[in-house]
Amino acid sequence: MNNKNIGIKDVAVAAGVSATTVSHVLNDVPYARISTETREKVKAAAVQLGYGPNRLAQALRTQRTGLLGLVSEDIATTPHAGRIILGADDAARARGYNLMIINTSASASDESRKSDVDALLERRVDGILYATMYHRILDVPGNLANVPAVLVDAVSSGATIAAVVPDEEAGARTAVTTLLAAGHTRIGFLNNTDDVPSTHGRLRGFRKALSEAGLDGGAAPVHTGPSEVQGGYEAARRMLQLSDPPTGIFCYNDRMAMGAYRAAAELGLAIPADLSIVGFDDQELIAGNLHPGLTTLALPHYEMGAWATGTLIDAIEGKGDLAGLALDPTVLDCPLVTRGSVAPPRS
Amino acid sequence: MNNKNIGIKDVAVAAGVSATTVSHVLNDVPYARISTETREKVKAAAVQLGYGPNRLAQALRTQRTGLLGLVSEDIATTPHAGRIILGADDAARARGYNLMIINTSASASDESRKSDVDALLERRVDGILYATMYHRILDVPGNLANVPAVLVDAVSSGATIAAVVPDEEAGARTAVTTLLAAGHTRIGFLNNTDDVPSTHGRLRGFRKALSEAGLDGGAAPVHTGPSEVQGGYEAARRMLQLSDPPTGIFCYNDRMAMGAYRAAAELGLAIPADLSIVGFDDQELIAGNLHPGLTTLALPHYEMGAWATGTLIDAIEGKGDLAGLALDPTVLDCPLVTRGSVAPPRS
DNA sequence: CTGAAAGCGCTAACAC
DNA sequence: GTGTTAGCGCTTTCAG
Repeated sequence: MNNKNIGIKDVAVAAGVSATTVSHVLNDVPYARISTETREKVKAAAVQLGYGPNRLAQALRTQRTGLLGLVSEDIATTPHAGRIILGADDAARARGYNLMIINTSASASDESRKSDVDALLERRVDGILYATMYHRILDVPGNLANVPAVLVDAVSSGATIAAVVPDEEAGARTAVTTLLAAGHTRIGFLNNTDDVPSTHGRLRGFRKALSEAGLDGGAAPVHTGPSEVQGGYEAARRMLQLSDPPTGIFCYNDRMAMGAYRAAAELGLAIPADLSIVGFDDQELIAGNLHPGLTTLALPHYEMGAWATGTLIDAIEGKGDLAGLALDPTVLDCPLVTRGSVAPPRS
Repeated sequence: MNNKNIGIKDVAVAAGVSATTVSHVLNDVPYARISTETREKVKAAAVQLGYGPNRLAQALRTQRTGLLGLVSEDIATTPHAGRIILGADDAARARGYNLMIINTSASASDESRKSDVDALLERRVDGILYATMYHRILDVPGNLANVPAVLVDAVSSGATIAAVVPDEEAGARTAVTTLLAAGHTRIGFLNNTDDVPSTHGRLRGFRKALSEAGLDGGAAPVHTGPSEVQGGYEAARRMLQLSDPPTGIFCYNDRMAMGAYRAAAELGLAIPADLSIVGFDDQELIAGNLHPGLTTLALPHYEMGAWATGTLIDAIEGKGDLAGLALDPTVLDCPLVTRGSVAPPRS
């Protein structure tokens, strides 16, 4: 039951041994030579009293808290943060660590970011995960250098901190390949207007995949708009009214794809019979609920959280080196989630 | 900069005083009589060395960690968890506390819930927030009684723990009142089939609001289905093909409302000109992106997180009493979020 | 006005 | 095989 007032000493008294022995037994200290008899006595006393270790005292003594700090941007805005947290929590607990969470915002001042990290440092976390809500380049707070740290879904401006991000380019290639495989040859891209890595990476992947298939990647139609439903709607309308419109459209994200659905409906185009669409992000609420379901690429948030945590713990435990990883970020795959928005083009 | 190796002792040496004095100065101990001179010297030395307190040591000594445990169900599934976390984090930090997060699942075993709480107890959190992902009745782990605790979006089966939940009934009344105010008199309800408090509460509110307006609440059409897009779609189709179909529909949640949108479109009904719709939940991704935007009731997740945290801290600091609150749960308002799905009925 | 000493609960050398 | 001792970094009586 973990009665808060029971200490190692009480167990020692109850078992008729010293505190040291109790500590040795309960922690399975390898070099401790203690009789099986005594071991049993101690363990029995411990459960009988409902003993639970005081991790504070342990931490103070061992200089290890078993705590990881997670500073996460805009936790409330998207479900993405949740997946990162879940991946991190699963990975952390599998190795006996717990998570301390601090929320920050993408627009937070340098001062405030620094004090977030300071709060974690005061608590003597063994390491810090720093997660952003969309793939971007981050000015990391200076004091982050004082502790093992890994960035999630972001890279540091100086490439000074180990980082893990989605493979934007490969994801876009998968999208195009999926459309090609269904038989499409006139393929367009509805891109975002923001100057962020995913905008550029996905465009690169789009063009390369087409070129490698023997099509003219440079000439394929790319229309842009804000990465929202309305932006997708407007860009899609323009693209679908081209003289020789594409039969397959790859959208920067699921929200833009949702706009494309509406544009298609207004123009009398059925999905997927008349028009195939591939999204990006796999926002369950959108992709799963559109009609037909949207085929899209999933962002590996869970995996990034888990990878970052595993790597961080390795570094903390001396089983790995973070410095080597700082140079270029680790990229993780964006798997295709097939629903119902891709079909062969009307011949 | 919070250099991890600087302690109170180092500051003491640098300032030429004792550790006690440093502690007194840095913590503004009220009864400490220390000259302004010395105070300045100490403070200067502290910032100069980049001193940061070791919260572990403080906690061990004072028996207060300033840590709140938050066990949250299915963090990754919806953005709701994020809003609870954000509300809790804001409220916690405003009062100098931090959050330790543990993820669990709605289907977790009793054993596993208990060990989640135990992990938090071992870390000597000052209190625990236990949050579920939808309003429900919860069998709380027994060891939760060992520490101040508040439930968020759930009530305990024995009404033994303080709790905060949304006011389902009032929310439903607001939905109906909104439709009434727009001039509707034939109003239907698309309800969920699950046996959970929100299903019953919203139905109660629906009927009462109609009756109070002089309409026959008992006779108003209520069709039910699974609380998903498809369930809403099917229930809406049935309802709209009644001989005297409603001109306004209140939906159990935004997902069902999304289904109702599709049913309306298929039947040639324009929203809001031919049919007004009100949802529930305010899932931004859906409600904000439907066309027209969905008028809906927001669940007060942020507010519940913040309220629970404030109340918990009050109890920890002896400024409030949790036992009194356990008897019946605190209910928080579901505010109306007006978008574009309600208009007067076609005369 | 300031400091010495004890101790929060635990672990790790080192003795026995 | 098991116990003694010291100390992690801090706060808090209690003396001076």
